[in-house]
Amino acid sequence: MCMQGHGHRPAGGHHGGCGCHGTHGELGGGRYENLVQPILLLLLCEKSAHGYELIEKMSGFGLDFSVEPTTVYRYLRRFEEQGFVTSHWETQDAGPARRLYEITPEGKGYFKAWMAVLRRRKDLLDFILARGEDAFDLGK
Amino acid sequence: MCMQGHGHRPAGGHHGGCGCHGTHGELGGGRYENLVQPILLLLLCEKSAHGYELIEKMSGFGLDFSVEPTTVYRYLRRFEEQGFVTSHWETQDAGPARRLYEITPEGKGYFKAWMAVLRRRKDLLDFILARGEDAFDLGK
DNA sequence: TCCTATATGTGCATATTGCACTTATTATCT
DNA sequence: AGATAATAAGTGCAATATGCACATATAGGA
Repeated sequence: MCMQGHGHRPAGGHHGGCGCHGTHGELGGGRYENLVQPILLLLLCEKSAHGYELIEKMSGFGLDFSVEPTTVYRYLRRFEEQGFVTSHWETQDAGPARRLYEITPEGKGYFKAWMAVLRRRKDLLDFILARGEDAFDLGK
Repeated sequence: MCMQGHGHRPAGGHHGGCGCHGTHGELGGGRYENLVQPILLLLLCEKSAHGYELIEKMSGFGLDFSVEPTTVYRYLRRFEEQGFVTSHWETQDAGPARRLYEITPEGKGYFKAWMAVLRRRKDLLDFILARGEDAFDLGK
């Protein structure tokens, strides 16, 4: 199940979070719960792109958190290290040089694995929400 | 929207994650994406309990990740600092003393706010999953 | 006595992320 | 010409979160 060959924990799956205390605000604020990763992979599955373009697409994605450019560029470089994308510099006629990222077959496989995780995550959310609504219907 | 009065970022919402590299494995492994928090609040809305009991209940929750006791105890103490729960020691006839946690009205409000976040998060997951399935149906 | 289950914690290393700042090219406005 | 903004990609650091090893304490059973 681990795509990188360095697993140690029994079952891995979800992750986390903030806790809304300390220096950043909002409920569950400040962290992406790793959704930036699958979103980037999805966009790259749909079409090769450079970082700035991906940031713009994500901004219009209906996310209720802002996407830090830093985070996007960092994930892209990491994906390349891991073999999930390849990149090469594009010297355009206009504007600064940019790095075009293309997804690899491994990257597509990685995204598929991510989808399985997201499906489980969604089921868990459904379960918590249903049970939470029950708790408020009955008691109080 | 921020329940604690120390907000700073414009919109907060989701959070994150692992990246599956470094010392822990599995896809999206090792992080709870903060779901431990709403689950604990849910369980405490349903019934007052002590930490060990909550850990056991979470283990049978259908989670595909293991819950670190440390994390649970830490969140409970934090919740108390934030006024979302109250606690008092229970000296039982048998076994070591334990701390019984009870949710406060503020805690219930906090859980309701969490539910709203989880609903948005779920919608986002639906959107990503649908688009991801499209990407694989059409291309390849 | 030693082991196990119950019950709650501390401390540290590592991972993630927000944020401020840097570098560079080109287009537009005054 | 000079200033400013948009495009494009980063670096570095501090704050935060979490896994993991370990510590502590009570009580029951082999």
